Amino acid sequence: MKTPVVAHPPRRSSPAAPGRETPAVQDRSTDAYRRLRNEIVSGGFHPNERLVEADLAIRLDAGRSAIRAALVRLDQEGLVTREPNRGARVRLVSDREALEIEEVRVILEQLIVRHAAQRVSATDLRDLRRSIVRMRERLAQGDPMGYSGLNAEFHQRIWAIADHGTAGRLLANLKSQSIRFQYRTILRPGRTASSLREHEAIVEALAGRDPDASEAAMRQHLRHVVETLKWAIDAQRHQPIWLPGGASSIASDPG
Amino acid sequence: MKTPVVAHPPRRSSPAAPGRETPAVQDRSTDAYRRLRNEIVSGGFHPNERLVEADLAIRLDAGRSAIRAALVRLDQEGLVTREPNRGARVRLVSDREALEIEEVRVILEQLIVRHAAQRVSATDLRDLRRSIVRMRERLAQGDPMGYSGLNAEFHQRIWAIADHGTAGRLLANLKSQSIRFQYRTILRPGRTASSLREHEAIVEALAGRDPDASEAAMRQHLRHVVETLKWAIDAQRHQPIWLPGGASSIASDPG
DNA sequence: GTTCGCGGGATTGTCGACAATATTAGGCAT
DNA sequence: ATGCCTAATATTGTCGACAATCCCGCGAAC
Repeated sequence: MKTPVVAHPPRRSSPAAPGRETPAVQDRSTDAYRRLRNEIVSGGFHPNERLVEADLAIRLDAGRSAIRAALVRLDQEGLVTREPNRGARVRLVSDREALEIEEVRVILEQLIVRHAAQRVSATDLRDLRRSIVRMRERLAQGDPMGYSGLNAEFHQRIWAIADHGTAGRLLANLKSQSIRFQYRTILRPGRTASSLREHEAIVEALAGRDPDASEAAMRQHLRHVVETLKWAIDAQRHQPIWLPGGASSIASDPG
Repeated sequence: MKTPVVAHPPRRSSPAAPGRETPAVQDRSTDAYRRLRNEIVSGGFHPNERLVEADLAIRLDAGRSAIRAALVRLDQEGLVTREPNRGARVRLVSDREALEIEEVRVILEQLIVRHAAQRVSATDLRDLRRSIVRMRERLAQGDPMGYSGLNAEFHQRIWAIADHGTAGRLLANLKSQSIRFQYRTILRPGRTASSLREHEAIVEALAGRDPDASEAAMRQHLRHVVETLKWAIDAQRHQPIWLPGGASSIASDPG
């Protein structure tokens, strides 16, 4: 085999995506990954629940190969743990780790919003303001779950504006790991209202295209988020566990 | 199948590793992963070089399954790209992306050194100072490559002190992606000497157990690193490419 | 000369079977 | 009842074979 010194780039280069990330494969195999990931992130499994390849293959109607690949990916992604010859489990992130994740998230979001402030367009601002309006509606309706979804969308919109692939990818990843905790923070009384105000402040800072102000507004916001997270963790420590998918107790492994 | 509400933790829980990360499998399968990863990170392949599963299986003396799993992992890790039905290539990180990565690295290192300042022990400080001494030796010997290795070790030591698993993992990952660029930054004349001084400042700040001072020292250091990286990128744009593993030219794909 | 279509070869994706390993259950001695 | 050894079961890890897909070159039509 001749060894070329510099290999050619892929032939079918992407049509018009210069600095873009891997939109990943659209294989039938990888939608098994996507669905499994979704089920895990959205709480379809319990923490530490075993993920048996054969079962998943049936449940997701995919081959074991596909499941295996998905598990390897999810392991690398931090959503499951795999031990040799002992299979995979959905990874339980500890309280401490949740705080670590949030800590990293804080600084990444600051970095990102700073970039966003330098690139935000009029259209972007319009979209952000629309997001705010919809959030206000949810708040008025007393729909904290709906608000939470819009909240995530709001932040993702800022990531998109910032166009910082590296930070964006890391943030998305971290968020999916700690999502179980995010659920709990919703429950704090009055949090939604102040969150909305903080979001408004961020948008205004972005509108001024002021990186420092934007970062400050974001920091302010995230400081409260961290605070709320700590509150949620403490509350959970003193109260019966509540899980989105059912009642709570300790049960043995199936089988 | 009965559905337990909360699954049991793994039986053979780790002996004494509370908040620790996955030391990962020690399978024979996963050392294929490790070796492939090593070869990529240490420049055994050219950017964009095709990674044919069958070839790798022979080269690493492993089954195609193992290679496949390794490629999936490395894809998720950002070291290779995989396109459906078109195989894997070692991922080429663009100049822009290298800067993005460094940008994220800066803030993560700041976060970490801040933690380290609050936890550093006398033993840690002794080890750090020994690192400095050895770096000084390499500098005196005019051995920038050796210095670079110790440099990496120095930073990793700080990660260990900080004991921030999340940030540490992200940093390790980012570093492996941008390692090709790190090589070039070594070449800047006089950089090694100032780098050493900056490292000394970091150690002193850590010795004072002062988070703010430590972060400031680290920021100072990394500002220069980013500067050097930009210099290296510019230099590379105007000079013939130099690759650690061989001469430079453009050649076609093999076959 | 250029474009289009069509094999041929190379490579990946997937399935099934089997080996390797861990986990559980049962029996036996104490 | 407890603890230990062994058999049985469940599950993962690996291999080989084959189908699916892509890439490339060749030749025909225009």
